[in-house]
Amino acid sequence: MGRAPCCDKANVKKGPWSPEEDSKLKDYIEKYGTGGNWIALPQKAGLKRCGKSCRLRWLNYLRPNIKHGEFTDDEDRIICTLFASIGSRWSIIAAQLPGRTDNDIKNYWNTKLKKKLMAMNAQSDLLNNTNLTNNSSLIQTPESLFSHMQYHPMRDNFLMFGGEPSCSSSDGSYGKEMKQEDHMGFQGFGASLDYGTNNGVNQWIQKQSGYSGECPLDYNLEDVKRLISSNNNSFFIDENDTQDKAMYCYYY
DNA sequence: AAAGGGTCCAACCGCGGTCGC
DNA sequence: GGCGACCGCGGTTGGACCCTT
Repeated sequence: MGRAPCCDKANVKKGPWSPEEDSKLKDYIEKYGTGGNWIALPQKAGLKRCGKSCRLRWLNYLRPNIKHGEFTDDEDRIICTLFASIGSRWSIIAAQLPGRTDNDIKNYWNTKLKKKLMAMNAQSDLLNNTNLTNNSSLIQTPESLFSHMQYHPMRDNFLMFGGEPSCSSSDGSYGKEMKQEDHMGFQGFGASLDYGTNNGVNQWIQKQSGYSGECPLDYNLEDVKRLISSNNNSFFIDENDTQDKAMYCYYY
């Protein structure tokens, strides 16, 4: 049995919001707040909308200090780094970008930023990766502000490389091919990605613990900006180093 | 000018988490 | 502890707009 609907779907308006509806919602919330109950809010505000729809409209469009328009290079860097570090946790990423909403960032990533990074990959000279074998599935990004990221076509995802590599194969050595029981990780900004076996399934696993034991959420915006803007800090290794480490990373 | 395809983004949907009873 | 109601999140969709032919 499914959950009961949060509203009478037959009597709620759907689709784009009109300026009148925006005005009603904005006026009501500015006067009375949300009252901690979005389900009851539309009725009180005189709106024929679902509470969830009101909440979304307020959070993504009407609330004060929402920033619209182009994303800056700084914001790009923050999004890329956090995405590589924590994945599609848009609300957490949005928390580091004042004025941006998770929906905004999600849309921006899906429609622009991801393509931007993939285009960079396409431009990169794959011959630079001659250290990699032909069956490698990792493509390194060119030297750029995103140089610490690599696109993984088979996962349709970006991985970030930096910090100290950790690789513990079953035989205790760095292997050129990963075995089922191998375990391999790259510690990056505040978190790390591990390739290993989880319940018999080979997969990349996001480790909770990160560099120096710190969690990404322990950083405020200024910290993030400072860390990302510095190419020589301890979180990111240099290009040559990255290439060396990439040698050991093969898709199983 | 019109048609078709591509892009973008606001909004919706469904699910997991949380909270109060 | 179980249950229901609500919140918040991430994935997906629909349609408006733009671009190309």
